[in-house]
Amino acid sequence: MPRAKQKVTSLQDLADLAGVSRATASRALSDSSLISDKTKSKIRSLAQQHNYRINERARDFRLKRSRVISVVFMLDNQSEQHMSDPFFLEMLGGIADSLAQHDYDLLLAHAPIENVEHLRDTRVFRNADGVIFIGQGEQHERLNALAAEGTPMVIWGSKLPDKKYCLVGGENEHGGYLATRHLLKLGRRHIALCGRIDIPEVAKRYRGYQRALAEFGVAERADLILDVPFDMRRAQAVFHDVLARRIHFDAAVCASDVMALSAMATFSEAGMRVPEDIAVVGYDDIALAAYSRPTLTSVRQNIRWAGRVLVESVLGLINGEQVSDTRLASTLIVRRSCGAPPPPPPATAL
Amino acid sequence: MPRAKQKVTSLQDLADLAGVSRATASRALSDSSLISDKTKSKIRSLAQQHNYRINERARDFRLKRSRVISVVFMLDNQSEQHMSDPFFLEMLGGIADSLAQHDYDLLLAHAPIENVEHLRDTRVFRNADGVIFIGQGEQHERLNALAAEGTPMVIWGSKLPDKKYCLVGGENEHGGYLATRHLLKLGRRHIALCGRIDIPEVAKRYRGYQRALAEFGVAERADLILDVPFDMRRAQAVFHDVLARRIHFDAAVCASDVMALSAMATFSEAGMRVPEDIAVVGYDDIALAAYSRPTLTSVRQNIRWAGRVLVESVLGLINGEQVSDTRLASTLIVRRSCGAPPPPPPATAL
DNA sequence: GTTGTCCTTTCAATCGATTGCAAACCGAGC
DNA sequence: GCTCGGTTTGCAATCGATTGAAAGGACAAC
Repeated sequence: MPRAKQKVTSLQDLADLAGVSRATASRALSDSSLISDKTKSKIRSLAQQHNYRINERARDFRLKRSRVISVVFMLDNQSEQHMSDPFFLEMLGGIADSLAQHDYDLLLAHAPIENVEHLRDTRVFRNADGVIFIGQGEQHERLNALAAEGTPMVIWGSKLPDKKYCLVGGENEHGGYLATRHLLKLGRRHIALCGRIDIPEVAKRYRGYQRALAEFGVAERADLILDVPFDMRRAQAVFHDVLARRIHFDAAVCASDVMALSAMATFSEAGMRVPEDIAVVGYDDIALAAYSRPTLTSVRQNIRWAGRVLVESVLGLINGEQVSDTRLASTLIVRRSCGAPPPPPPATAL
Repeated sequence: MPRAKQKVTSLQDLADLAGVSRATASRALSDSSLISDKTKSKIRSLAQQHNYRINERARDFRLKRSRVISVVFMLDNQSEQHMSDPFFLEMLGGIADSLAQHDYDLLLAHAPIENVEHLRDTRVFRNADGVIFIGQGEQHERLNALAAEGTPMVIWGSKLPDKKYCLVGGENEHGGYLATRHLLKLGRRHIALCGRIDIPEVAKRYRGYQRALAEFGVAERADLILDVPFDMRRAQAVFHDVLARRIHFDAAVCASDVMALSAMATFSEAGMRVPEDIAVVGYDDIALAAYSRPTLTSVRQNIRWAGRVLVESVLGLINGEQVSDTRLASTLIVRRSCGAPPPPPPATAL
């Protein structure tokens, strides 16, 4: 029968109760081999009875760690909707779950895409044991500089020359290839690539796009490489502009599902039929993609799993392990409506 | 010219450098009135020169605070996609920005909708100065119990009798009313209400729905109150089932935009025309709503602002202030397509 | 009885800050 | 020169843990 409980808040209280010293209590709870089993179990059961929980912040302070991982989302600089893409949430969810499993906290931050280096002197870096970046933006060099300072750091992005940081990413080249080949197989020959190719991940997809075109013997058209930002509002402006300039194309590979949805909306509003006149393929396969009309064909990245890998990588770095880059598979999810009526018969050139 | 910099990491180092004691250095940096201006400026400039930054965790530890706020998302218990609704991200973004402004960290957690009380002994409560809950789920009583323990706590939800916690919420009754009235004005008379009315917020909207029906002299039909979960996949299952049971209705008020989109997808897949056969109104006005085909009419809540209010409320509680509940305005955002062709002429009964 | 060994427990320093109280300093007035 | 007031600064305890080194205790061997 548990005795009348009074507040047992510190290790000292617990030690007093057990008639031992603070040191012994500490060691008993951390299962040190220096302590006899008898003492251990006595102290443990007392702790249980009095509902004692260690003060983690005090322990972390003593051990000079924080058990906090910062998660930084790289944002397009002018976007007003800071992070409206479900992709982010999915990723964040995966990261949060995984961190929680390892008893780590999460410090959420977002950096303007132009300059991450100022983060060095903010709580994002100073208060955290490690940092996860979602996206490289156009800051490869700056990220290198940050990584050189020694804080464990993992980045979701695409491999670049001279990379000094640990990287986790999708098969972007392959993803771009799959998306483009899908459209080519449907007979499309005038395929736009939508995205900002200054962003490394998109650049890789562009390479896949080129490879697919080459395989099918289709010449690349410079006017079909559209510089579309991730921000929905501004993306739509670009699509409007493209339509206004009467550029002719019959398909589009988009850098995200949100971008694809906004393309579809703009096109159909302008009186074009999707996918008959313009077929669209997205990227990420967010949950909503399946519920759009027409449903969206998309390149799936397992985002939740990516979150887990990111966490495991950064924790590995914290523990001083050698952590190598990870590349996660991308697969094409084809939904019927996009593929329904191919205008010309598929000209197999493969 | 700054002298050769050696590591100045602790207050002690800085004090040594200035030839004063740790105490004086601490007071100088915190602008205590006990310290002379001369000493203050000397110490400050030294700190600057040597790039000294206070160790916030040590300070927080000393001051017995954590500068962490936990954010708990209440989730539908069986949903596999943990948090796929953009609404969450929007809200989270608002909260994160606002917390950052106040120099607080954010601990992200999600609770199974069935039992939040176990959080009491987790880091969610023990490591944080305050907690923000997004949604009440069906746990009014348990939240009351938690609030009674004294941790500052704010909840996004709807006012309930015997509420003991601080609350921020939207005008749910009004929102439900607006959505329903909109459809009634378009001449619809068989309007389904989609959502789980055991959830307090949805219950309030249901009341608004009833009020609107009454105003138009339309009798409520029990078979049109559909128990639809927020989870997209399961929502779709319910919609399929409803169609299979051949329940007749010509409009639907949904508890979220995601739910509305999934309804639209299901209906149009089943061969019904949206909005001609079934008009749909959503809730939240997420960014994607504007880009769906047909575009979605929705009840807007200013979610980012809500995030800010939540943060300010919980910080107020932490500072011992008297914080009252807040109710944020809801407005109806009408997008053309839903309102285009009303089957019967609007029978004005108002 | 003394000594040595091994196992268990305690002592005390430490992490980096804050803060009540005591001490030092300084100029002025007597 | 001494004391008094007021302003500045320093001492030392404190927050709640961890941990290396030293001390204590039990037991066996000599």
